[in-house]
Amino acid sequence: MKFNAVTGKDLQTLPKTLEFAEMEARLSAQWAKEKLYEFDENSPKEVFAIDTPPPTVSGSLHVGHIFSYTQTDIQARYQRMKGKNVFYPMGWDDNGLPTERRVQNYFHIRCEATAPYEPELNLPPILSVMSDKELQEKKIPQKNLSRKNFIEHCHKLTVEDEKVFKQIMTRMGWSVDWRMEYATIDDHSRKIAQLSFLDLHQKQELYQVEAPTLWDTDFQTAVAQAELEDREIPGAFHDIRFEVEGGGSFVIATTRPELLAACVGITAHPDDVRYQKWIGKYAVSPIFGVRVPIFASELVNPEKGTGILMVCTFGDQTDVLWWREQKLPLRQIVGRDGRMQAIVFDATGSFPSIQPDAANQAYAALQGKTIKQAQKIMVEQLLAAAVLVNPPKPISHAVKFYEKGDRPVEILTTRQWFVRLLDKKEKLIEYGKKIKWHPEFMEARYRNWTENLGIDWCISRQRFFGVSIPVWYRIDAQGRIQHDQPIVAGKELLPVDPMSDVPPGYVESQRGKPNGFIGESDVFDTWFTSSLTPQLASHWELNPARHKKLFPMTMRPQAHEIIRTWAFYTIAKSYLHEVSIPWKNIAISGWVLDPDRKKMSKSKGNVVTPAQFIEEQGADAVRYWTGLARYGVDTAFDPNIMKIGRRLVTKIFNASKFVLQNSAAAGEITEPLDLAFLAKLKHLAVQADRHFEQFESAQALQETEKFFWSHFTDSYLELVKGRTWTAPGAGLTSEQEKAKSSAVFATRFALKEFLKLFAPFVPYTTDEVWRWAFQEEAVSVHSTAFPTAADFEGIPDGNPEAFDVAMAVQAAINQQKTLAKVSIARPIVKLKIKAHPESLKWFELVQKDVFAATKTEKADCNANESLERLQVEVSDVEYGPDAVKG
RNA sequence: UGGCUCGUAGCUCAGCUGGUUAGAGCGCUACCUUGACAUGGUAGAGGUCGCAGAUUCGAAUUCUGUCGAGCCAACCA
Repeated sequence: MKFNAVTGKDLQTLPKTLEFAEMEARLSAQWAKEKLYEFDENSPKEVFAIDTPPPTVSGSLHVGHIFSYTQTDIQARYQRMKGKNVFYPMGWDDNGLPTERRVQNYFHIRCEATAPYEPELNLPPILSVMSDKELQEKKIPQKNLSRKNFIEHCHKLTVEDEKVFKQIMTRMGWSVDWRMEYATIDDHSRKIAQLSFLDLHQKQELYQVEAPTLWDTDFQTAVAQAELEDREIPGAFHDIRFEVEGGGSFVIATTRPELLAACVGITAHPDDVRYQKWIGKYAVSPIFGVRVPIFASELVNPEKGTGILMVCTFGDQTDVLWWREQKLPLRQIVGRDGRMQAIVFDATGSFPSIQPDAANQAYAALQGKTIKQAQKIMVEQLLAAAVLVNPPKPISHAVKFYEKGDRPVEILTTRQWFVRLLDKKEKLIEYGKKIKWHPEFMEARYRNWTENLGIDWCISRQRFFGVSIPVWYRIDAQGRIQHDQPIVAGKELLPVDPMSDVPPGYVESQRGKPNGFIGESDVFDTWFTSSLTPQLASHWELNPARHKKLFPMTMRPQAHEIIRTWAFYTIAKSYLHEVSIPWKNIAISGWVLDPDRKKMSKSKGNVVTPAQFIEEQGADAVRYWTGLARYGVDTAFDPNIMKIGRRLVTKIFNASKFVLQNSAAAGEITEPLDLAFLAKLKHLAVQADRHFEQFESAQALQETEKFFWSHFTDSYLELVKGRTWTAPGAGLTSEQEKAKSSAVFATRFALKEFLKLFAPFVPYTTDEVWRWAFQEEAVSVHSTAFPTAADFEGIPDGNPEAFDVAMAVQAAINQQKTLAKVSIARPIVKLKIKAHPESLKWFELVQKDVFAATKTEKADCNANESLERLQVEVSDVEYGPDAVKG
């Protein structure tokens, strides 16, 4: 391979130090201008489509985002360099509870369905009006906003938040195609989500039912199984005596005495001899005097409590099971707001009592109270009635909470929409197996969750800022809502808001009237929309050609704690809609742990904001830290690693300056040492490429960095200095000129390869250097091809062993100098070298460079069979005088 | 209680399908301004690979058990 003559850069024209803040701002603007990262819809190139996670827009990006998104960006940049047509969109997950909560606090407002709409209402952030302290002292209540006003303010804040997010993302150098931006609440997403609903409705995979559902009393909405988490909280067993009809009594143990009025049955294990005699009879609840059946159930643990327990509607999920199996009556006493609702005991109604007056009197004390207050009052009543046989026994037990809630979830009977999933568990597991999981073991988590799924997917939420369920209900002449015959919006109407839009054939004035209609006020579970991210980005039914090009997507990057939600629901949706997997690969990133290896979370207060570290170390340094983490492995947050990244880019910067300052006449790479080094570099390039292909980019970085540092800067560049550096005025022989050209072209060639190898990880520094010298070849390092063996075609094969031996001898001589505590620059008059004969043979090829670099004038080389291949012994060193300074 | 990960130098981690004396970086120690870089360079100390068995000529690597940490789920009357 012939190289043209190059003129060395004047070091004075290159920056003395790396000013990363300026560089990063300049280059990211440049990239946008050059449209380096745009997806080409018409290109025949192979598509690499990324199903980017839309971050929840709720304040600030945290270091976990920086971590996992950068891993994705590294992949995207690599694939682009491999010539793929990379589709890398960004979405904003801005609907749902977290946003509502943030909006409530930010403006100090709450949504009140009955509040009148105020046109042009534009509230300022509450903290710009009064301080936190003032707000608390004056106890100013939140302003009630109509649904419409509330949603307007949600939009207003999310738009602002998204700007801030985008700024950090750009600074981090994420090569997102910003033309592909969407928000889960925008018209496009609402349309797709509602189309999804229509499709599922048409396929009869949807149903609505009035049934016990998980309910959060704070947010007053239904929640899904996937959104629950266990929390260990204190509770107490209360032993309460029940009389048996026809004589006798027993004592049940319950942690929820406040539900006594909701008692619908008693159960014990069929083999439990203590209680067998009561099975089939009726018990009478104390205080309220309600007759309830006593039945046997295998599910009862005789060891627990007293071995016999009361079934209420509903204390927990097992109660639901017994209620169904035994066809027990429904006696719901907890209201949607988490307070004891009004009920009436009488002889024959749904709360039949043998002593209605006493029951009503007792219940009057509970009505309107919260669950906690009611429990206290109930215990007092039980004590007074002498049916609480023991003092409450404190225990600590796990209770289900909505993950974002502050009080345990209740089970209430409400009308909700569900997607049928339980009948598809087998298929969903099968389709999960068709996806390649990185790392593989994460598939087990998906399978585990799917196997254990207990209830269908409840998709309706009683919230405001979300995608509307596109249905209306007829109201009959008597004013009754006909839930069983919903009017589903037609495709052409989407997106619709049934709360303001009118169904076909009706007019607005009929809303809420007999013979009229009413709009569904519920919105979708946010996962209903999020599970469509591939379809949102591909435009699915709206643009089938585009969808076909992009779907199934190539990869989904995501965190492991949302395998059961986001990954699961996305797989479910793709299966339901198109009997397809949504993506070919799913890459699970680990968590960022704090330095004490605890998970970072807002509640623990150990969250680190990334902005500070980007400012201090630069985006490339932060990217380096994330680049070292493998998929699925948790990583401790460690600013020290960023410092090492910082050191690496500084080294790249300085080594580049060194290489680029050298000039040479046209020529070829001929010297054995140069060829030997390039042979090793070729091997590295092939390895790095292989690691990338296997989703092991961390490995690629690690090997590249190691090689760059030990072989390139510490060894090779030192070894060729003698040839690249020319004393001013020194006339070179043609032989020397050739040797010089060889070194200059080899180092330049190697530098280019290194820039490309590092480009996905540290895009700024590598591109900065690229633009100093190599723009004739490509406008940016990011528009070049990733190194492969093909790059080395035309360069004669070198002997990698020769390079290894050169390094070994260099190290052995250095060691002597270190032991003698002399400067590395100290000349050596003569020394003795002993090495394996084979090694000596290789050494002959490169000894000139090694002796030049170590300033060795004369060496006596001896073969020694007993030494290992790379074992080199240096002895009898005679030093010359110190180099003359100046 | 079940499933899945992890346990290697003071710290953060590599060690892929078992094979010479177990690696890197940080930190530590000593030395060196060498013309790209002191945000540098050269060298050094530091590990019975959680523990106990088994398989094997050979185990950090495979298997079994065990201890510890974390996650996911079950239980949660």
